[in-house]
Amino acid sequence: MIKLTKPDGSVQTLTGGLSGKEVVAGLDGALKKEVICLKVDGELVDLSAQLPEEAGVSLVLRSDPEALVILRHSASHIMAQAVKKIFPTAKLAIGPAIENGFYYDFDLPRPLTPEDLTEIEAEMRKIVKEDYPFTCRLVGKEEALAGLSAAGEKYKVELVSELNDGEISFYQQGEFSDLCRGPHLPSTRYLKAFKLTSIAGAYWRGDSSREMLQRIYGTAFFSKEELENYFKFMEEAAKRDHRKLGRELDLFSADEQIGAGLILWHPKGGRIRQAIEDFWREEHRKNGYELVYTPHLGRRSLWETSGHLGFYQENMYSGMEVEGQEYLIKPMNCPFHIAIYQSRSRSYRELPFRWAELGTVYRYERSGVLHGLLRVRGFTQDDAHIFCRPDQMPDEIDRVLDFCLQILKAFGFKEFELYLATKPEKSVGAEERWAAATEALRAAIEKTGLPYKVDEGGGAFYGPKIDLKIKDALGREWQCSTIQFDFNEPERFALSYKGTDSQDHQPYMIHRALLGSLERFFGILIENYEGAFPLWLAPVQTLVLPVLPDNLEYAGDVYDWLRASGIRAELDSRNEKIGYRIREAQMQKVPYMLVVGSKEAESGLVAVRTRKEGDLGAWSREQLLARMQEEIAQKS
RNA sequence: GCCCUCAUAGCUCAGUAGGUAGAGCGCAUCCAUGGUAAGGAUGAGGUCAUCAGUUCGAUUCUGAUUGAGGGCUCCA
Repeated sequence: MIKLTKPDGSVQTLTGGLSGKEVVAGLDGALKKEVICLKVDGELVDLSAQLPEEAGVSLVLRSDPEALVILRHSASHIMAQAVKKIFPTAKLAIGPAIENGFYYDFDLPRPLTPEDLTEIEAEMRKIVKEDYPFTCRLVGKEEALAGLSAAGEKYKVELVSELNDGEISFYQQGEFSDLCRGPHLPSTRYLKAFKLTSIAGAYWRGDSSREMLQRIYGTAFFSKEELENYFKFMEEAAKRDHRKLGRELDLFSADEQIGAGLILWHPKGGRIRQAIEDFWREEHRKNGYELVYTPHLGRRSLWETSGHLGFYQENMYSGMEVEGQEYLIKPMNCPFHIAIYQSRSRSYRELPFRWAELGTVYRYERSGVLHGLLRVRGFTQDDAHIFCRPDQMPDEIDRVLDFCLQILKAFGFKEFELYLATKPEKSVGAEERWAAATEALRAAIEKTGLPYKVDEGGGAFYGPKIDLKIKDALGREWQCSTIQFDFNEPERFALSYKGTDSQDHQPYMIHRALLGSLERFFGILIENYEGAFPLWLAPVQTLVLPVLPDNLEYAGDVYDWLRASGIRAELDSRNEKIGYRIREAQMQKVPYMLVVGSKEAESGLVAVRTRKEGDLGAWSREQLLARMQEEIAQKS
């Protein structure tokens, strides 16, 4: 007996032994067309499959998220078929569905060009039109290997030889057959809306010591409309690109002469950074942190003791020699904070220490990974280290996680995703410490009530951690914050405090960064706000615009008064028409524009125009200031 | 680091089938005195990323370097 659960919740009982197609044939017309495949006892199955005698079956419709994955997976097969037709000697690697589409990796006789993509797309359209059914064929392992070897498909041979199943499934559409777990669309005709998007290099199995293959990326949807929406989303993201906005709004730049991945903060970017830093310092003071300052380099022996020369050397810049001693630029701040700890003996009465620093570090990042502000070689971490006793540890974790969320919320981020990374195979530190620390992290996460995932074995070798991701205005996720235990450095530096028993004890050490790096966080903010910063961050909070040069004196008055009131104001006294200057201010995303002409000079008022609402008419200065101060305080 | 693509004025880009370059915006000067998203005229700006090679001649062809973009690997 087969129990078929329909989308409306009704259950139909069918005799066993039917094929998927026969099940679908019994449905009414409109629904029939919507079915992509079946779910049999929770497993996705093609319509072509034979169902067992006893099973619970449900339909996977076009509108289901699983259907989109299947569509894209099938699209990658159709693309592979097209590529094989154009390049008969192409060797196939892998071709999965991914978050926003699909890709397939090929070993090809020559590099692909964008024109090739057009040709491949045309070939794909032919295949779609032919309406080939996808059929599944089970083959013994030996036979599969023999067939693939004969075809010269060396990557597929490698994949099959690692499979344990006796029977290997192949999917065929038209003349094309590919090793695949499935499931697939009923036929190629279902692929209506697709586009190949880019060509890239990719290592076979992601291993940089192995062959470099050519990857073709594409995306597919069930409707043309959804495909268009996807490209609109991509355009929207491109408009927010922080590199483009950074230049247009004169926020930052990088200079070839200075070097890749080294950022110049322009005055306007500097104002935003100051606003962020001022807020950050104030909050840290309120939350029981002390601010410390440490040097940018330290002797080789420091990095030997800390262990960085062992496990982090490939990210560190080579040293410089000073009077026979080698010095290295810091990639992290922790050894310096530890040195402060060790500057005198410590008692249990003093703990916890919460020491924070906006510490600028330099890390060697391979040239290929650099990206605007998001991946750089020199950056300032909003770093802090907490040293505490075991009995204080759970409470400290609670505090730091709450603090972290509070800070991120101030920047308008509302959605968070947490990841708890646990002990990896290779690790240092006592078992009980790992257990207690991991438990404290888990408990702290659960108290927040936020969704979280456990990344088993994903912790650093020296301790478990929480990584926190934020979602931006476009729904994209970014990782900024991290809260990490360190069982390595306290051991290596032999950190201790005197306990009540007058014995030495090892403190817990916790690294944490909330914004991550100021550069990266700035990049994320630019994209999140599309350069239209809220008033508290806006580099120019208000721009005073005299209508005519005659109004300059009164405009200067207003401008001086704003500055004296603590507002970041500027005066645009250029001899341009008012419309022109308003247009420019609007494009520079200035939140408040104050138009002052003869009328305002006489009345002592200001004509207020906001970036969002346009012309608000004449306001008194006090009224305006009150509104702005309120907006600044609200960080809205 | 690896694969692919790219580098022309401050920005966005055209162009030269090898004979040293152009537009729009921006900038400067002048005219215009203009009330909520572009007033007009004139002008200045380029060793065509850098260094080699081929050539009578290279911005154009070739190679290397640097930087940038999209990926892979890695990460704040």
